[in-house]
Amino acid sequence: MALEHAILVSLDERSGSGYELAQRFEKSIGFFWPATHQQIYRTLKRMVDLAWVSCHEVAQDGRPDKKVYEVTEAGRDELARWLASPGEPETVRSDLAVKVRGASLGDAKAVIAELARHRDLHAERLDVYLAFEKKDFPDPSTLSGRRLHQYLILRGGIRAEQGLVEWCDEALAAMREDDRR
Amino acid sequence: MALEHAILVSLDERSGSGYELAQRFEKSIGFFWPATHQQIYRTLKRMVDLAWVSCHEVAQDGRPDKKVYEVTEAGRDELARWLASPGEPETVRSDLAVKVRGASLGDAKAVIAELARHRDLHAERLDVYLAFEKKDFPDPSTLSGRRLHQYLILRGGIRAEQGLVEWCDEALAAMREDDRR
DNA sequence: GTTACCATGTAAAAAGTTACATGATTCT
DNA sequence: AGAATCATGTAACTTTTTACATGGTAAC
Repeated sequence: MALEHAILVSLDERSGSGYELAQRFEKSIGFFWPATHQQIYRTLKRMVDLAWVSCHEVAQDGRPDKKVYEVTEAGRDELARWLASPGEPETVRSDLAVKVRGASLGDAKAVIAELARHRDLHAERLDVYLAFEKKDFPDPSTLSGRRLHQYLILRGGIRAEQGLVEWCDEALAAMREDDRR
Repeated sequence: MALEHAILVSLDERSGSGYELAQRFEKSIGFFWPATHQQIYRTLKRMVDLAWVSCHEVAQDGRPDKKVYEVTEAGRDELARWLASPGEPETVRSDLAVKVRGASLGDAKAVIAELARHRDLHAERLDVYLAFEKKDFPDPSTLSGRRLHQYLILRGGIRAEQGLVEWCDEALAAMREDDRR
C-alpha cells in the first residue's frame, strides 16, 4: 500500500494538517495517487499509532484548531525501506475499455459519445499538465534532486494523457467509420 | 463498478463457468480489468440474485461438475443501460511514481533499479500485446463490430505500455545523469 | 442570507486481496 | 510419485467509496 508512503513523501516536503494534505492530494501527488479526506484522516491516525508521524494541535484565531503532522525518524526509515523494496507494476482498470469492448451489445453511438467525452476530459488534463510544465520547469535540463523527480512525475502524467487522447481519437475514428457502413 | 459489466460482456460473447471466466480474466478482458477467481465467484453469485445471469449445473465425466452461467434478458438490459451511462475517467495509482517522487528521501540508486525493473516488465507486456496484434489482427482496416472493438482495446494496451516504457527510459536517463553529478 | 472555505470526523457499504480448503484427473 | 489442470468455494482482512455530521468564518 502506498497511501502511507505518499503521505510520508508529501509531509516530508512540508508538514501540514490532514486538511492541507487532502488539498495536496487534489493536485500534484494526487494525480497519480488519488485519496479523499476520509482516507487521509484515517491513515494519519494509523500512522501516528505506528509512530511514523507525530501530531501536535495548533490553535488558530478565527479558524478551527488544526492538527499538524510531521514525519518522525521512524517514518523516514520506513519510507527509505519502502523506496528500496520492489513493487508490482501498476494495473489499469478502465471502464471505458470495457464499454468499447462491449459496444456491439448495446448502443454503439452512446459508446462513441462516451469516448468523445473522455477524449475531451483527457485533453483538458493534458492542457493543465502542459501548463505546469511550461510554468514550473522552463529549463528541465538543469534540474536535479527533488525538483527533477517532481518534473519526471509530471512528464509521466503528460505521456499518459497524451496516450489516452491519441487512443480515444484512434478509437473514435475507427468506430465512426464502422458506424457509417 | 465494472466487474459485473465486464463479466456480462465476456459471458455474452460466450457462456461459461466461473473457472473459465477467471481464465479469460487472466488475459484479454483482464488486461484492463483484472479480477481473481474469488472475486468472480462472488460476483457471479450476486449477479444470479440480480437475475442478470442464469446458472445451470453441467455434469462432466472425468471432471468435476461445473456451473455454466448465461446472460439473461435482464442482464443484457443492464449492460445496455450501463454502456450508455457516463463514467469517470480512469484514475492512475502508481507506486512507482510515488517512489520516483520520493527518491531523494531514500536511496536514489534503489529507485533507479526499481525503474529499470518496471521498464523491463512493461517491455515484456508490450511484446505480448504486439504479438497478439500481429497474429490476431493482421489487417486492421477490414475489421468491424466486435472484432474491431477487441482490436481497439488491444491498441489501448499497446499505447499504454509503450508510453510506460518510454517514460521509464526518460526517467532512467535523467536520474542516472543526475546521480553521476 | 447563502455560498464557499476551514477543519475534523463517524459509520456503513462495496470492492479487492490473501490465505486456506477440497478433491478428482491427466500428464510427465 | 508428483505436478499441473479442472472446478469450486469459505473466511478474514484491507482498502476504497459514499453518505452523513458538525460548526465557525469570510465573502458576495
